[in-house]
Amino acid sequence: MTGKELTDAQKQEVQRQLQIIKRGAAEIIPEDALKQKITQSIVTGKPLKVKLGLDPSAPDIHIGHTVVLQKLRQFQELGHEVQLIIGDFTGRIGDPTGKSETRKQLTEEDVQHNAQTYQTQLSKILDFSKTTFYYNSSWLGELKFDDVLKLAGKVTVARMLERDDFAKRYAANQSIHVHEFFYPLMQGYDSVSLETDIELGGTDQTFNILMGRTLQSAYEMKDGQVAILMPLLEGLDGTQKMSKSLKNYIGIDEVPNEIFGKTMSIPDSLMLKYYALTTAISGESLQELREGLEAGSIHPRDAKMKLAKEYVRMYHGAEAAQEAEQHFITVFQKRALPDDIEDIQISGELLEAGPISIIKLLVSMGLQASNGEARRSIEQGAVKINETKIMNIHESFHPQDGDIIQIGKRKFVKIKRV
RNA sequence: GGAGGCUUAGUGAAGUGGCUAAACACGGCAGACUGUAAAUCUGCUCUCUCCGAGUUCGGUGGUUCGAAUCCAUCAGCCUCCA
Repeated sequence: MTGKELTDAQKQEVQRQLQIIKRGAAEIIPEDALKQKITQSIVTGKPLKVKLGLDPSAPDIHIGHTVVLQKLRQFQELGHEVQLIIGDFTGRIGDPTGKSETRKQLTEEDVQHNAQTYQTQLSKILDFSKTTFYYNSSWLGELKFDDVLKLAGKVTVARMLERDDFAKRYAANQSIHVHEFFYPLMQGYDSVSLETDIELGGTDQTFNILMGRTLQSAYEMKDGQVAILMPLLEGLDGTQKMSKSLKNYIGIDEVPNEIFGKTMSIPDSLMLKYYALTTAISGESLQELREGLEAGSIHPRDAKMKLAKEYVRMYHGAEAAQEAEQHFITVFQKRALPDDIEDIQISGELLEAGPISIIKLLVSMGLQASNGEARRSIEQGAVKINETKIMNIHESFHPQDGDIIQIGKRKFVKIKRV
């Protein structure tokens, strides 16, 4: 540390930054090191380097990802800099989960394309004047086997097996491939290469991020990076972590009505967590909301609609937010047909061919996966054509341009001649 | 290098020669009730069909009137010994 005394203003600034950074974080390891780094940064005027790794194979950002992104944004607002790593090299392994084996190496074009997608989506949240993108292949790809041995020599197998996921798989007699051990090493080496001060991630990243800290000191950098771990956000099912593969996510690139609707279907119990971690709501407003909900002066549905609207506003703008809200009210509260039904292209031949079995029609339009599924939907009264419920599975129908087919509560389609 | 075990529908998991398209749970879809919340109740959930039929139980090849169930072989995974 510097020997100099801090001025009162500096002390205050340290406190202010600490407070903002700590908000919402599940864990900060170690906390006093964070304070030191902030202090140092204020004294020297040098921004901190805050790192986040991105998986190059799945470039669609969802609300779950935005938990860390919001935190990064806060760092930027405090004047710090963000290092975003496109893990094009680590992506060859994939973060070990036991599910995936060694992944296919993405082509150069894939990586470029995905990186581009990230940039577009991230620009909605981050300040790009304080953001730098890196590809970790640019240093990991340069290492010789010698270097790899040196890296692997820094860590013991016993330490590796402490990682929650490895420990569980080992105990459950599931396979662990040696190369999987390299994932945390590689991620940690990224921090060595970039001299990262702080790495952000979900709590499931604890091991990997601490590995960066270990490696930095092993490579004789003075003090290792600080881990800031954000809580994992449960998805629409309310229990499992939001993820694309579980299909319980709200993607920020989804159409406004989907974002709105999906948000409305999250369990009430998660609402405040969503507010706190994925919006820019102030501490005071959050407190008011919490109290209002507890006291019953705010209806949970209204609070959720506000959240849904806010998401659409953040990612598609105010006008879209207004429209999505209107759509929701029309379709689900008034149970009326929406006015912006998606068109489905139907060839002219089909329209002219005369009546067609409804089951065949639904399947041929891709609205149902199989005849059996289509039959089931009809039997259960889920299918409506032009607002008339179809009761008989044998019924035929002569589709016309502009006819509206509805399946269940939320699937609407309008026939469009091609 | 040696010995043994496991592999069943989206997932977990029963089933060890015919009564098994295959229990059960979860998930999924739909309906009722609602706030497209939760909870609850009901129905459906391999494919094609009016009955009924067809293709399934890691791959392949056998045995048998008949196999998810027995045998051989290949593959994947796991354990123990070295």
